[in-house]
Amino acid sequence: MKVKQIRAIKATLDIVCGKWKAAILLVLVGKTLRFSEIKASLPKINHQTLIKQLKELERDGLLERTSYDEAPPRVEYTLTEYGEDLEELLTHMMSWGEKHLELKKQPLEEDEVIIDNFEEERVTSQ
Amino acid sequence: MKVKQIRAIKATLDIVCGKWKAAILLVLVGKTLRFSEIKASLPKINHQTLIKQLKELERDGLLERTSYDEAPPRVEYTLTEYGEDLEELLTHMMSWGEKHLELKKQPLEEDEVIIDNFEEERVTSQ
DNA sequence: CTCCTAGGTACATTAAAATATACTTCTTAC
DNA sequence: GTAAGAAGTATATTTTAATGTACCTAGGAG
Repeated sequence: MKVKQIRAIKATLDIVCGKWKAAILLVLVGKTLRFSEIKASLPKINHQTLIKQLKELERDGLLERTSYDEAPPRVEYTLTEYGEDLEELLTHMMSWGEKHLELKKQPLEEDEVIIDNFEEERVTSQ
Repeated sequence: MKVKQIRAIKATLDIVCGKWKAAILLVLVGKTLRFSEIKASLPKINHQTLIKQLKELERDGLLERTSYDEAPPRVEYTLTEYGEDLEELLTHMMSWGEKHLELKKQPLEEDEVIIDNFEEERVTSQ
């Protein structure tokens, strides 16, 4: 019985446990972004790593990659419906994790800032 | 804003993403087990790995280690209240992961069986 | 005395994930 | 014709995680 449980849990973890996976998914919730935009949102990610993790997320059916035949190239990424389903789980992880951060009261370290906080400026400057 | 979100999510993932962490936690839900019992539930885990992951889970406040001064030694592990809270999240991961397994219809591979299915026999043989 | 047990430690090795550096392609802008 | 930009590929290197093998301890059983 637990055999089946752990199998499903591991399936989830295998998808979401890459160093940048959660951040990529979070950045894509509710919008379509180009490769360069995702990269700009995640200023510290390595170029190769981003490519690899996007490929894995695509392979796992969480996002869709659309490539336009232009030069310079344009490639856009969106969450699939299935990927959007993950948002709820991410929210759940968030609330559990907040409790942990409170318990530990760890100060925020500089290199922990993984997502660029540019959302607001972006929206108002349009 | 997403900076805070991702930080909390990463806190959760950092705790739960070890190869055997979810299995260990799942096996401990609702009961206290000795080191050797945990190991028996996870027949394929490496000895060192189990020790290391238990230490990390203890450090992160998810479980409590009680050592009795006997020989041969006896050491018991239980989830803390905080660790028990995680059960709900694991359940959530499970239901999301089941959907994924259905989509992919991956056959169960032999070496994917990570938890020993000994629960029932155990209970009835007591 | 030697062996066995449980829960370790110490150290070496392998495998997997992430990072760094350089190169490619096509087209428009200078 | 040279440079710049987007989204890559290719390859090497570093970092981290997981494994494998051997050894330690105390007391009870033979």
